Amino acid sequence: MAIKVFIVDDHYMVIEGIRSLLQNEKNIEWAGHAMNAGSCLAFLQKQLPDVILMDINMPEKNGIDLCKEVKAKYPAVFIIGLSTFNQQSFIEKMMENGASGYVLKNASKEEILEALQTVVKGKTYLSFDAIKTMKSKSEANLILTRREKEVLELIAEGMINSEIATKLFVSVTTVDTHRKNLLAKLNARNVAELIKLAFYHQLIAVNH
Amino acid sequence: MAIKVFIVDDHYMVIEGIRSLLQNEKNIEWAGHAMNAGSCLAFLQKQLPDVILMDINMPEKNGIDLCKEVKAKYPAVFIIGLSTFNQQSFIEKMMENGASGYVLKNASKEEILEALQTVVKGKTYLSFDAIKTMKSKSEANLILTRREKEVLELIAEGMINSEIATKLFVSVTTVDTHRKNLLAKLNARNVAELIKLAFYHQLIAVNH
DNA sequence: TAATTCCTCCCCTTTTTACATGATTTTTTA
DNA sequence: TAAAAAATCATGTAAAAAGGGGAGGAATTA
Repeated sequence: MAIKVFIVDDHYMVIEGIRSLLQNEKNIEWAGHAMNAGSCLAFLQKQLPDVILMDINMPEKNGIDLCKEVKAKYPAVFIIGLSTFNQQSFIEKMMENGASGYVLKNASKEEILEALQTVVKGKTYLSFDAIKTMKSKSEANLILTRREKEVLELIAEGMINSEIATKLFVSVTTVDTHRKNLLAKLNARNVAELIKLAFYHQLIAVNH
Repeated sequence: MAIKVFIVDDHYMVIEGIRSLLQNEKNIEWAGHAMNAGSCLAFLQKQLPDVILMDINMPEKNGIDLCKEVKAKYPAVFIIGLSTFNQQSFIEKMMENGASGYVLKNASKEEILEALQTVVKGKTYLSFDAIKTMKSKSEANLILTRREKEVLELIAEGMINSEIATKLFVSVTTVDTHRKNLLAKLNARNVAELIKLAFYHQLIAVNH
């Protein structure tokens, strides 16, 4: 039985590239593609593929949120995150939101095929580079807690403590504590350096 | 006479996508591909294509520098910048370094063909979105002065205004003024967002 | 030359952060 | 289950940044 593969990516070339790669594979069936979250959801109402290859960087709704939504509505569908960015935070979030795998866009045909075949069995597939990234980060003494990561991102968004407190439904002093811990953990003198180091350690990304 | 097209991109899927798109075009000849700057330069020593589609975001050497180098060695080759990022600074730098065009990765087959046919005539091709970006004022006023760049970098280093003032031999109020102008120019609410946006606009780099 | 931009400096007020210090409750892990 | 880690909240002070003005001289450009 062929694996029905659907792809969501806002880049036409990537869609075309994957289609071309999988074209002559006999155990792969091309289910179709979408170039944004909306048309992906519309497609799924009519037809369910086995696996969705999902770009995590898209305008409007990003792949991380879309992944969560799709998984909530259609738990049987396996999702593989697709990205240019080999960043721990992205990989983690994608997996947290129910993805079964993560593949970089510079992956070879073999890697993609292996990923597809692995996830339909209910297993997890992380591309070699993704695993390396995950390990290198956990080895480094820079393990931020869930809350710290949340606060860090909101700080980078330009939010002040009171706004973050409101957003997270906690006290301002709590946010202040997280902020202090962030400064200490990253060994930063102030927010400016904190954000710079966060980029350096790939804790936040340039997705605007 | 068919146009010989070569592509440099570190993403296998993009290479495959473009090849697939151009496969059956009779006036297009596939010259080959490279996945990094080094093998691109190696290829060019043996064979010269008419047009190079060049990704601007690559590890090691980026497309902007590679463009300059290739154009210096082989002025006859036309280069089209290829990118996910629709950013004024990128487009500008690419054109300054001798590129003949700029196409976004979500471009259609028709757009790519038009770009190829335009540049071999010696003309310039910018994709619709790229033109729009160049014209938009929001990014246009992102030209920082010499002093502003200096101050921005020192802020990112974690230095406070008084330290920056000492380092630059100016008054603290002067540094403060530059800081205010930076916030205004980048439309940031505070330093945190300023640094994030500085990364986004490639005004500072991750060199620790 | 006139206009514009850049760099420099100053005033003031309010807001926000940074730092110290301590503590309770919940959750995770060994 | 006991220990460790994480998340929560607090009080207080000092430092720094943000935001609002204005203004003069130098350099560059039209």
